[in-house]
Amino acid sequence: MNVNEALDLLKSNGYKATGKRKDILDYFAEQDGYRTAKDLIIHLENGNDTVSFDTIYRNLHLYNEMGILETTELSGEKHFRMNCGNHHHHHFICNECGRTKAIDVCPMDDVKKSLVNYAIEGHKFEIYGLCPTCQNN
Amino acid sequence: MNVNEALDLLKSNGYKATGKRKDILDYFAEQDGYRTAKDLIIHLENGNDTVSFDTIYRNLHLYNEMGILETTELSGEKHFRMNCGNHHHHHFICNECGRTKAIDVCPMDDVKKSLVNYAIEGHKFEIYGLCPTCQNN
DNA sequence: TTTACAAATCGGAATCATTACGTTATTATA
DNA sequence: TATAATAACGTAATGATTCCGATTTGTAAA
Repeated sequence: MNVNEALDLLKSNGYKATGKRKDILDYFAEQDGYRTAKDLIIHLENGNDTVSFDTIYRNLHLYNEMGILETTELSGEKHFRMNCGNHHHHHFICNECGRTKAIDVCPMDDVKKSLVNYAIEGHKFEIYGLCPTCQNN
Repeated sequence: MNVNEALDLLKSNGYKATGKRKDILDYFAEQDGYRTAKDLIIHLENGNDTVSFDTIYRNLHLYNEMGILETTELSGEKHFRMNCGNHHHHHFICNECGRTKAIDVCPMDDVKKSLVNYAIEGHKFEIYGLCPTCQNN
């Protein structure tokens, strides 16, 4: 997902393409890992932009619902990143820099066999650690 | 893990077996799913017990570090349950009642092959949905 | 291009889980 | 039972997130 695809998606769903929305998309497009609402706020403030919590959180949630951003919760704080593809996948997440590596292994086929009377609504599979770069710092 | 095992573990590590600690263990022993600090507080208050946040959180963390309680984070809130065994396993977690079912499938052996230069520090694999009981309510 | 209105943003207060802290009480041990 | 260390109390502080009334902005129609 890139910025233009995301903007098109917004418009085709009747949402307005505002300046703030573009700024937020630009930020996540140039990152390649999970970032928090606070990371985003700091970035925008450095660009001499004013930001309201309302605007930040409303749009992060909207983007997540629309599939523009993926989200995960790490130590009590929501983290967001650009959606990196339409195929089902999971992530290695670096504890230091938040950057990710896609993992194509998914154990759900195996698991479903042992949950026959359960209604499965979702699952989470994440691997945490240090990426090659952060191991040398 | 049952209450007596946990109390022995506490004592053998030099921790005191206080009334509050027993109350907290009793609570988790009679539950069979993930519960929050708030769930515990409400339970203790109903028993006409006074509770300090300090006591609750300090002991929840202690129990987690000692392996007496397992923990996971669901929608921004930490959840705890009695440790249900020494073997490595994962959980199906009911979105309605918090009860769990152990899952023995673990995909990490497969995954490690694609993360050769990464330092793996942990992983999380959880399945969410409705248990058989909660589907009928 | 202006107008009009719905949608979005602003600024700040409120909320909720969790942590921190000085004081008081309880536990284990001698 | 006296002692010292550990734990609990009560409450204030913190940090992320949500909420809200007032104001501004984007878009579609005139």
